[in-house]
Amino acid sequence: MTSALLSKLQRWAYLSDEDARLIKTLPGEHLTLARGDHPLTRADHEECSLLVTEGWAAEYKDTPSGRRVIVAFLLPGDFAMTTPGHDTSLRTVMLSPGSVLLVPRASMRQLLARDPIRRGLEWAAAIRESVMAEWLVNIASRKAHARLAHLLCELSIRMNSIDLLDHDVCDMPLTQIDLANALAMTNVHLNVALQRLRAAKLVDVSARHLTILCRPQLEAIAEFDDEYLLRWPTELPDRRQANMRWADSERRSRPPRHL
Amino acid sequence: MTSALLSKLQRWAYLSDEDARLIKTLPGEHLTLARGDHPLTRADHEECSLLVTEGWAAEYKDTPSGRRVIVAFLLPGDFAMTTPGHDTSLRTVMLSPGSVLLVPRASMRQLLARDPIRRGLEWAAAIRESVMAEWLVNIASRKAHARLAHLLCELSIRMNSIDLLDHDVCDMPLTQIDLANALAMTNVHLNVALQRLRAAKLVDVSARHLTILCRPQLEAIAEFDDEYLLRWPTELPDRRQANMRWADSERRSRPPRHL
DNA sequence: CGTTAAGTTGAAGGCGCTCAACCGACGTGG
DNA sequence: CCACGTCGGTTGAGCGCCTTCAACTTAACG
Repeated sequence: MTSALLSKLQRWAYLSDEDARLIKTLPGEHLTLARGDHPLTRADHEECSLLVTEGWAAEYKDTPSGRRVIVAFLLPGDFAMTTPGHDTSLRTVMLSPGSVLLVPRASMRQLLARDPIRRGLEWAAAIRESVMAEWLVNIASRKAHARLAHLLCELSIRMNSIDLLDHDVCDMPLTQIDLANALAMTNVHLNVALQRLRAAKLVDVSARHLTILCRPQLEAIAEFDDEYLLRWPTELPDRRQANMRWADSERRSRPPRHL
Repeated sequence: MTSALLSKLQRWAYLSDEDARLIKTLPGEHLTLARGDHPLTRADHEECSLLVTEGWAAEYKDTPSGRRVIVAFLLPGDFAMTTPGHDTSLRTVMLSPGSVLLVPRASMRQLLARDPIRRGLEWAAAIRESVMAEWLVNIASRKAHARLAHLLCELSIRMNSIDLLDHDVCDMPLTQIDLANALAMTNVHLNVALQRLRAAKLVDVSARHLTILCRPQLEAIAEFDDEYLLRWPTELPDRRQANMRWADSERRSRPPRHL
C-alpha cells in the first residue's frame, strides 16, 4: 500500500519497527482513480496531504495560451505539493490508473513528530526541490534528444529507489504527449527524439514500459549525473573539486556596465 | 540589516515586538561581498543558512557543455537553499556587490521555535518553490520577449514585497548575460527581446534600474498572474493593495478566497 | 465496427542560435 | 596621460532545431 514510501524513507533514515508500522498503517481516505482524474479539490488542499500509492501522477499548469506544462511527475511514494495557501494554478492529475491516499493534517503531524520519519520526509522534500532545479537546467540547456534521455535516466533511478526497477526495466505509463508536456516540446518533435534514442539502441519505450538498454551511453548524451537524486546523508565532502568558473578577474572586477 | 526579511515575514504573519527583535538582531557572520563572490563553501552548508541582506545573488548550475543556468535569483531577505546534504552541483554567487549573513543552525532553530516566524519562513519556502514551478512554465511555454516580460514582472513584485519598489522603479543589478542565463536564451537574443519591450515603451532597463512603464500591457504579453507570488495569507487581512506602490485602478479584482 | 486517443511521418516556415564585428565604458599600466 | 585590455552591449547575416499543420496508421474499447 504505502510500501513505496516506506522503501524511500528507509534509504535515508533508519526507521524503527514502530516507525515502519506507522507508515504502513497511515490512515486516510483511499481513492482508486483512472487516468485523467484530479484527486485534489480546492478544499482538500487545506485539510490533507496527498500521497500517491499506485500509478503515476503529474503536477501541471495550463497557460492562458493553451499549453500544458508538467512541472513534476509523482511516482508511488511521492507527496503532492500541499503547502499552506497553495498556488491554485498548480494542479495534480493522474497519468495512469492508480490510487492515492488523502492523509489528514493531524496524521501528518503525527508522522512528523517522529524524528527519523521527519528527517526522511525532509530529505524527500529536498530532493523534490533538487529535481525541479535539474528540470530547469534540463529544459534550459539541452537539445531535445538529450532532454529526453535525461528525463528517462531520472525516472529509472527514481523507480529504482522505490524498488520498482528490475534489471533496467520499469513501468512507465506516460504517453508521448505527457513526455512532451514535461520536456517543453511538441509531441511531434518528441517522437523524432525518441526515434533517435531507439535507433541508437539506448532505450526501449513501448507497451507502457521503459527499458534502459545502454545506460552509460544514455547518461553520456544526457549529461546525467545522479548526485542530485541520491545525495547520501553520511557522505563526506571530498568528492567535488570546486571548479571556479567565475574567473578570478571577475571576483574583484568593477561592477558591470549596464545597458 | 535584516530589514528586508522582516518586511517579508510581516506580510504573512503577525510578529510580536519580541519576534521582530529576534530577526533584527539575528546573529551570525556578516560578510561584505563583490559581484562574482561565492559566499558558501561546502563546509558552510552543513553548519549554517545563508541570508542575503544586501544586493542580489543567484543559484546556478554549470553544465558539462559549458552553459550556465540560473535557477533562482536571491533578493535581500531571501535564504539560499541550505538543505541537509544539499546538492553540490547547485552553487550560490553574488550578482552584485552586497552582503550576506551566515546564520548558524542553532540560531535558525531558535527562530523556528517561534510559531509566527516559523509560519512566515514556511510561507517563504512555499513561495520559493512556487516561483521555481513558474520559471519552468515560463521557459517551457513562452517566447523570448514574453519570458523576459514575465521575469521582470516577477522581480518587480518581489522587490515590492520587501519595500524596495518605489513607483514601479527598483534596482536591478543584473547584466543581460545574467538575464539570459536565467531565461534559457543567449545574450544576443535577450538583447533583441529587450529592445522589443523598450520599443513598445513597456519597461525601461538601464543604469542598474528597472522601471515598469506600462504594467497592464507588460503583464498581458507575459501572461503574468501574481497569484503564485502573493498567495493570500490565511491569518492576515489583505494588505496587498495597501502596500502596492503603483496605481491599482485597472488591476482586476481577485476572486474571493474560498472559505 | 465505429469512434477516439495515441503514435508516426512529411513539408514548410520561423524563432532563436552561432558567429562575427563593432562600440562604449572603465581600469590598468606603461 | 594615453594606450590598451576587458567586459558588456548592440547589430547583422546565415542557418538549423523545432514548431505548425496535415494526413495517415495503429491501438483500445464500446
